[in-house]
Amino acid sequence: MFEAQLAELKRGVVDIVSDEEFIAKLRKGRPLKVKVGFDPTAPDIHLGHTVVLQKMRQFQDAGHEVICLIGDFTGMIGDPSGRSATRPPLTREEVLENAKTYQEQVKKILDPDKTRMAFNSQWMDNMVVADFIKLTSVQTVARMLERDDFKKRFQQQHPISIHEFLYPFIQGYDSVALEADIEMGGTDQVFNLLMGREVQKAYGQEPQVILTLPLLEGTDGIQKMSKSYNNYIGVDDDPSDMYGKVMSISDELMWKYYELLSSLSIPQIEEMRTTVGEGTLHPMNAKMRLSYEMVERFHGRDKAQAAQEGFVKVFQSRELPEDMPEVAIRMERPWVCAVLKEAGLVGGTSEARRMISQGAVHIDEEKIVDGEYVLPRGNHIIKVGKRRFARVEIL
RNA sequence: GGAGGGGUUCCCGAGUGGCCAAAGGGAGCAGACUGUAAAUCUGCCGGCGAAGCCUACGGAGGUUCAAAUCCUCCCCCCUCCA
Repeated sequence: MFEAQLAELKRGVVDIVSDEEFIAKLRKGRPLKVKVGFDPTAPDIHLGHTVVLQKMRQFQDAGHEVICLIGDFTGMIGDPSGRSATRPPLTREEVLENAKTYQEQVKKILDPDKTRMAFNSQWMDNMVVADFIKLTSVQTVARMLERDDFKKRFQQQHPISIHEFLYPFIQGYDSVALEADIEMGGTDQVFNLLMGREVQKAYGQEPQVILTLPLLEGTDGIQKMSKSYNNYIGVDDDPSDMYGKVMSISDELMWKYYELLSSLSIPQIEEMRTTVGEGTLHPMNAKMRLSYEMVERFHGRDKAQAAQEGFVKVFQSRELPEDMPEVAIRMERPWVCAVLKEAGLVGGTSEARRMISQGAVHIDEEKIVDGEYVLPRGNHIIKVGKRRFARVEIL
């Protein structure tokens, strides 16, 4: 019984620090506090997050307490580092707003009744400088520079600001404040997670056990899924978007998605992989199954069905989609480029001209080649590229 | 505090007076081929009803017919010394 539960909890986990401690904690027979930190700046949960969320769910189902720690304190300070896209500090209202969004989205995976949200501003707001300095004394500069990204940036002579050094201490202290038994995160978080152990030890607590989970690459197949790389598949993406995005990942990456996201067992996935390898199953069909499963998970069976049908229709039969945005435009002279811009199909008239010259614009199934074309009044179906459609009425 | 190097378009990175909306690569977009896969090929890749004009090479001034390029001051980053 215990063994089976342990195996389930360890499934898909990359690394545990340490195994013995993990087992010892589980044997305590009380609900353990499982902490996972979230960034309050981007309140959009994507499939990458769901890897850890699903693991959290397992802990919940095993009777443990999971805590979503929102790093609102650091979010309110903001990140003034270098020329990298300046992250403006969030106000308390924004943080709360974002947290609410999180809660809504997280519900799709976690048991809402058993999920606790915590905010680190609760203890960080009132920490006095002397205490903070004491906190930072648990670590040395040399140790800090061991962290991979710091090391790299240091070697490449890129700036590292002091506050970036400080954040890990706060994350570590959060574990003290919550008395975390376990903290989970992506493999890129190892350093911060270990810091939690150091800080807890320094504060006389039993160090948390660390579980790291694999990072999921985004739709580009290279960077980890993240809003800032714009390669993410959000759990709130609309069904056909979500379906399409999953379809656009590479065949190779599909297997990782299966392993990390699908509810299929590992042997089932391996079997499918074999049949694809043998040529009995078309990789596209394997991917469609995955896309369907994802949409079904977050939007339900009906939407998944519809998304799949829509996909087949638009991209395989090259037909027009069922529903497309409808726009009414009032214009003196309905010049194509202006219409495209107004309808939100292109960013500007320059882009519109470009699209036309590249043969990407179709109006009422007819390719437009003239950049000066003026549309007649009435209803039109405009298509730009493969996936941008709009039903436009010109008044 | 001193000495030196550097800040270029989404990113990396060339450019040291006009030929620069600025090489090359990456990303992205579009087209062909396909399975919205990969690979490949082609084109586009600041904005503007587009002739031309406007905005852009850290910021502000200046020299010049002409400045990303030269001068002055300022801001920021990095390295070494202290």
